[in-house]
This record gives sequence, C-alpha cells and structure tokens, in this order.
Amino acid sequence: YFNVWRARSRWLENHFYAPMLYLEVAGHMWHFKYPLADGVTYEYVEKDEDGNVTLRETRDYISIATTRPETMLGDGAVAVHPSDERYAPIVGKLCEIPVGPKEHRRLIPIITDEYPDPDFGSGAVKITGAHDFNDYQVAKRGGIPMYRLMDTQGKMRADGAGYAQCAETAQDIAGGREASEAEVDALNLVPESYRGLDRFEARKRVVADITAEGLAVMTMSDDPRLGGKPKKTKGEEPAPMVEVPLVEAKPIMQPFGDRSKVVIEPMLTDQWFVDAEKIVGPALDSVRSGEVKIVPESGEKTYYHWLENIEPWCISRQLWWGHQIPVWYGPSREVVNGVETLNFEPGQLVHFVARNAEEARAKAAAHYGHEGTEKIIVLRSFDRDPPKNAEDGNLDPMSGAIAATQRAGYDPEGTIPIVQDPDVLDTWFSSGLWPIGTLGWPEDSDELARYFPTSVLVTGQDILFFWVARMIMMQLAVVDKIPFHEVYLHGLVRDAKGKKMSKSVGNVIDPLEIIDEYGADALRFASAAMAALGGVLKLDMQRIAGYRNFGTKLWNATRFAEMNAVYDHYDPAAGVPSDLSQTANAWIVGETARVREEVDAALAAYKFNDAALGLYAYVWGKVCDWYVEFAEPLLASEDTAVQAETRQTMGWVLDQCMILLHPFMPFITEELWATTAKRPNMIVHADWPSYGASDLINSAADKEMTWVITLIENIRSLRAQMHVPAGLKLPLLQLELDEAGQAAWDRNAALIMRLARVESLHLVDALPKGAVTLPCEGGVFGLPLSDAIDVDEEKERLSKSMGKLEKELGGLQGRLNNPKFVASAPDEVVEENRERAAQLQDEISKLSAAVDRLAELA
RNA sequence: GGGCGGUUAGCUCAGCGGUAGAGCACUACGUUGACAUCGUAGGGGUCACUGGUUCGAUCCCAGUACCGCCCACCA
Repeated sequence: YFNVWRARSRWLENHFYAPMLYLEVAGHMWHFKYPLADGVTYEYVEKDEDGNVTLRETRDYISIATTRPETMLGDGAVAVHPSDERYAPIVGKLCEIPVGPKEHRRLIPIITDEYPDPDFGSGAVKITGAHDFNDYQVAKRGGIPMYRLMDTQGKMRADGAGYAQCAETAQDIAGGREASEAEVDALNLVPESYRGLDRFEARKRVVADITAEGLAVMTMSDDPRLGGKPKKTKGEEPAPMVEVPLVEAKPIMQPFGDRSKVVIEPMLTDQWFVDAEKIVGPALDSVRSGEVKIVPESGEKTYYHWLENIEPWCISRQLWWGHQIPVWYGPSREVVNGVETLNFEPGQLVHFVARNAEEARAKAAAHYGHEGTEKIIVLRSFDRDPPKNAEDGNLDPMSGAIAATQRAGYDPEGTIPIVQDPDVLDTWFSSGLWPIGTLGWPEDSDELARYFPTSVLVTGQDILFFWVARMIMMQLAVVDKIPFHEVYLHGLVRDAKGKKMSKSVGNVIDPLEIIDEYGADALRFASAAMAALGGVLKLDMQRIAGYRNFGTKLWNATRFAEMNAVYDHYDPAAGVPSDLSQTANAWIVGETARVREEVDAALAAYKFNDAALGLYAYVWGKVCDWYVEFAEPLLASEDTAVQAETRQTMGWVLDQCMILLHPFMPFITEELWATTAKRPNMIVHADWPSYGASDLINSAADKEMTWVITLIENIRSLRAQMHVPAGLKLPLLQLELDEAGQAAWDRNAALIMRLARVESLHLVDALPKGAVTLPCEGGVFGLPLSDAIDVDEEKERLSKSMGKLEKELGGLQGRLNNPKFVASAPDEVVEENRERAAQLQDEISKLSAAVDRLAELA
C-alpha cells in the first residue's frame, strides 16, 4: 500500500526512543584554531559597524567556535557565509582539524554556505554532518562526508579499523574518491586514545589536548573561574589579568530524553521511511472538498499546513513495544567461479519483506537458491536492553544478532542466518489503521460494512496531526475510503494555571476526586459548559460547584412538583400541551420549545457550551425562577380545570427538563425520572422530543408574560431601592393603563400581587404625595410609600435612570440623524433603532412627569 | 526558529459588525411552605495597544506587546 525505503536518517536515539524535552542549559562555547594547510597565510581584517578597521593581523589559521568539541573528530568541512569578507581569501583552501595524532590529522576544506551567521562566534562553523541537525543540512548541500563518531550508548566508537587507516581512507574520500554511505559509516575516525570514552569525558579530553597544544584561542581575563588569579583583598590591587582560553558561557536549548533525562545525541542511523508525499494528496483533497469536515475550522488550517509541508515519514522506532517491522535481513550472496561467498557487511545486506518468519525463510531460501528452508535460520533480533548488550552499541542488526548468538554458544556456521529488523513501527503508523483494524480488516467483515466509514471522530486538537491526519491518509491509501465524515476537535483540559496536564509533570487532577466532591453530573455538565469550540478548558472548581448547585436546584424543583405535577397526562416525547387557558402555562410551553430548538441547533454545531448554558438558563431562569412561582397560585385555584391544566403542564415541563438535561446530567435525571412516575423506559431510552418552536410559541402569551415579569421586576427593584422591608406588602396605584395592559393585569393579577408583594390595586387620577412613579409598557403605576419616601433620594433615582436612558437615546438619535446611516444600514436595523428611540422617548417623558410631580410636592 | 490560538467585569470564560453577557466572587436585604448548595435587588468593563476599512468595530484587516499550545531534521 505504501512506498517505503530504508535510508540514513539524522534521527537520533540515545538509550531508547523517548519524547524529547527541550531545556535551556548553561553551555560553553570554545574557540579553537584550525591551522591552514600548506603554509597558507592571509590578512585577517575585522571592522566595526561603520566600516572602521578594528583588527588587522596575519593569520595562519581559521578560528572556530563550537559547543561540541568532541565532534570535531568527525568534521567534514569548515563553513563561512559567502558574504563574509574576512574569510574570502581562504575559501576553498584546506585546514587541519587540531585534534588526534599529529601525523594523521585530517585536512578539511573551507566552504561557503548560507547557514553560518557572520555576526555570531567567529563567523566560521565546523560541519559535522552526522551529529548535528543544522550541520547535516549543510553537509547534504555541499556533499560533505558525514562521519559517525559514537555508538548507541553515547560512547566514542571503538569498532572498526584503527584510526590511522580510517583517517587515510577518509582523506581519500574527501579528495573525491567515490564511497557508499555504508563505507563512510564504517570509518571510525576516533583516535585510539578517545575510543570507548563517554561523549562528555571525550569532550573534556579534546578540550584539554587542544589547549595543551596551544591551539585554543586565548583572551585576557581576571576571572578566577577561567584561570585568572583570585583577588587578594578588597579594593587594594586590581586582580591581575592573565591569558586564558576563550570560553564563552552560552545558554543553549538542548533536547533531553523525557524519560532517560539524557542529552539526546543526533546521530545517523538507518531507518524505514514512508513516502508521505505520495499518500498525502488524497488526504488533502478529502478535506478541501468537504468530504471530511474538521470543526473548528482552524483545525483545517493546521491540517493543510502540515500536510502541504510533509516530509518522508520515518516509521522506524527503537523501542520494545509495538509492531516489529516485518523485514528480515540476510547476507548478500556472491558466486565467483562457482564459489559462493556471503557478505555480512552492514552495507551489503539484502532484505526480505514477509508476513512472518516462515514466509521470510521461504523467500530467503528462494533468494539463496535453496530448495528447502533448512539452511535458513532466523536469529533473534538483538536485545535492546542496554545492560545486556552494552558492549555492542551496535547499529547493525545482523552483526549484533550474530554476536549475541555466538555469546549464547551457538555456531551459525553452515547456515544462512536471517534476522528481523529489531525496530518497531511508529505508534501512529500502527494506530493510523485503527478505523479498519478494529473492525476486522483485512477480512471483509460485517462490522466493516456496517461501521466504516464512521460519522464523527471526537478527539483532542493536539492529536490532529499525529493521529487524525494519519488515519485519513492511511485509510485512503489502504482501502481508498475516508475513515470518517467529520472530526470534532475538543479543547484540552488544563490545570488551574493553564498548563497541560501531564503524568510526568504531576499536575494531573484525578476526575474521581472531583466526582467524589461534586458528583459526576456536575463534572460532566461543567465539561460541556466549558467546551467552547477551539477553546482551552482551565478546570475551575468553583464553576463545577456551581453546576452541582444546578443539579440541586433541579432536584428541589422536582420535589415541589412532586405534590402537584401530573406526569402521565402527556407522552413525554410526543405529547404536547395544547388549548391551554392559562397564559403562564402557554408561555412555559413556548419557552420549552424554544430551548429545545436552541439545544438541537447547538449540538448539531458541536457547541456543547451553548447547549448546556441554554438549558441552564431555561431550567433555572425560566422554569424555577418564574414558572414554579406562577404555578403556585394556579395550583391553589378553586377552578379545578385550571388546577388540572397546570398540574399536567408542570408534569410535562419537568419531563422536558429531565429529557433535555439527560445527556448533560445523566445520573440525576435518571433518578428523578424513576422516582417521579411509573415509566415504561429508563430516561436513557426516552425519545428525544421533536416539537418545534414555531408550533408551540404563543406570541400573545409570550408578550403578556414578558410584560408581567417586567412589571414584577420593576416593582421589586423599586422596593429595594426605596428600602421597603422585604416582608411588607404595599398597595399599588394605577394611574393609567391601556387596554392590553389592563387585560394582562386582569389575567395575572394574582401572580403579580403575590410575587411583587402587592396587597391591593387602586385606580387613581393622580399620584398622591409620597408615591413613587413606576412606568411600564402601556401605562404608569405608582407605589405609595407615604412618609417613608425621601424626596431627594427619589429625585436622584429618577434622574439617574433618566440619565441612562438619555445617553442611549443620544446615541440612537445621532445615528438616525446621520443620513449615511439611514442610507447604508439595513432597513430592519434602522427600523429597530427608530422603535427603540420612540420607546426611550416614552419612558423619559414618563420619568420627567414624575420629576415634575416631585417638584410640586417640594 | 515555524505554525496555531489567546488577551472581554476581581476570577474562570462566552459573544464576534448595530454600542457587552454568564457562573463564581463582591454589596445590601431576606427563615414568603421546592430550594440558604437558596431568594430578591445591586455595584463592577476606554472588550491589551496602535493604525486602517465601514454610516457604525469588542467583532473585519495590518502592525505591536504579552501569554499559551503544538512542532522543532521538516515549519
């Protein structure tokens, strides 16, 4: 299904594969002199920004800055920037690596490349292609050989031929002789005195040796840490300046193994690659065409960016767990004059791709010209466990396996050994096949037919590239189908400080602890309420506590209804209250239908927060705050028809609360469902309601209840501001009221009086002394506060609310008076503004009338 | 270094062309028979900054600053 190849990669392993962690560490930058070959000298000129010469001297060396002296042994070149005039005279010349046995020092060319920064260090960079990411690029561009210096244990190589011989061969290759990657890799350019040393120990030795030889760049310093002498006593004598090697302190970002806590060593090794470019096209197309949709849309941006810039995908991993790569290596076979020789050199191996070892043996037998498979033996891949093969540090599976076999006392003589690649497949290469792999593929199973492709993949946004993109790519490559139609990327839960939770960092919050404290429903509801698209979820305990309270609220409302509601009158999913005589009942039915539509729309758009918060506002703000209150007088009504209607409606409304909330609070709703009535089903099996807002919203009831609620709120507000004791009932004065208002009052007088704590209504022609004005839509009421009223306070209250209204009106009028606004804005916006302005005018005039009355009193 | 996202009330976050919202916290009052894990009423915001587009910008565009995440050989 895939184009794969095995190639040298810069991918790097230390003891084992592990996630990397970049840490800033205090590094050192050494400066060394690379002597020029053949007695070449040049005029080294340094200038400041203005072009003034600050230094001019004749040099027979080029100065190099490095943080990794031990890798000098593997240098292939010294690079300078093409625009760097300082080194222009010596570009193309050779210089000598100042380390190793004097008689066998290698000469390397001075080349130009865009990579070196002329303003950094000396402006000249040593190029060690096999042990540095950036150097690798330069080496690749310039055809510079890459010499590997270390083994898998992070030690300087101890394998292969002696240094002198290797250095000579390297010199030949550098001089232009053709050589394979394997041949270059086989060269061990580590001098005998450093062989087998740990890389950090080798670094110390290299620095010491170069410095001892006088090839370190020197500087003057009084810093005792750098070799200067400590000051004697304070002040008397300045510390003496002495010549010391130039070593700059330099913070460097260094990759550490997340588990091993060891500095990761970039190193060339052989790896398997998948030609990602080949399989990425269809994956890009499927998203571009909309066949696969990613929400939120920003995920698509990220997806494109990644896939458009994709590189060959390295699928080899050096760890124990995973699917071992199904490739077996064997020696190459040559027959010269009828004599068969087998070549076990790492670069000369052949490989067999097979489903299992038996198949590999068969393929190998055929390859080597044997009829049976008896002579082909499968060696055990060498063990990766560091303590067991510490002496190897070997990158070559074949010789490692042979060595291990021999250690175990077996003699492979007379057989042809083959050995499976010890690496395993990248986790994501394996799990990329999850959509079909879990359903029985490659069998043509019923499950595949039924569940593949699936509808929605829900996952974290951080995994988009790792997994989601790979699944799309791989399913298209393998079965030529998209794996799912939509991808919903949710945010990540972070800790209170906004950090990603991590087991190794230890800032993980255990959901079970939250559940113990607040309940599973509260946690679940909070998760939904905080799941804004593309957002980040900082776990906020107070908010979870708030949603626990919400559950309690629902519980209490149901408890109230227990005595009053009738649950079995309407079918909770299909039945809908109709022909309601009471406005309050008709109103709450409409509100319910409205929230159901909102919730459906929100869920369809993956806006779980809108759905959860909409339900919260409905259940708490509409049902509990108002409907339950409205229902009380209706339930106490002597009219049994009103009573029955209200009981039935309340039962229906609470059923709807439970059903709609069930996805968000499954436990409490299931419990309430079971305890409120005898039900044929658990709520989890209840049908989701389908009634629409347009069918159920009674706009007259809607308008009337809005009027009632506003009036009650205004009376309450006024009472609070005028410091009327909460328990005190007041008479209400009606100064003027239009027909609609009157009708609304008549139908809801009991509710209003109860909820606003009004004891009676009196029609008056004028508000008496000591009454405060209470405008409402279509009329003016007043509250007599007798001597309690403070005229100044009331004046202040009126002018304050007038001020607010006038400010808003000013803005509106400014807009309406702007001809460009009227011309450019949509008609409905202009109309809305006009209506609002008129409304404000009306309220302001009512308030100013009240101010006038107040003035008369004074 | 590259990419993505964020910066809105004291805190945690919604909103994203028509002048700003929630929960918590805060203030005052309250044991009115569902609920003090509660009720009622309130205070609180030059929507990071600077420009631009527009009749109009928290919202769109450009830039700046800071923060976070992912990737870091690829970017």
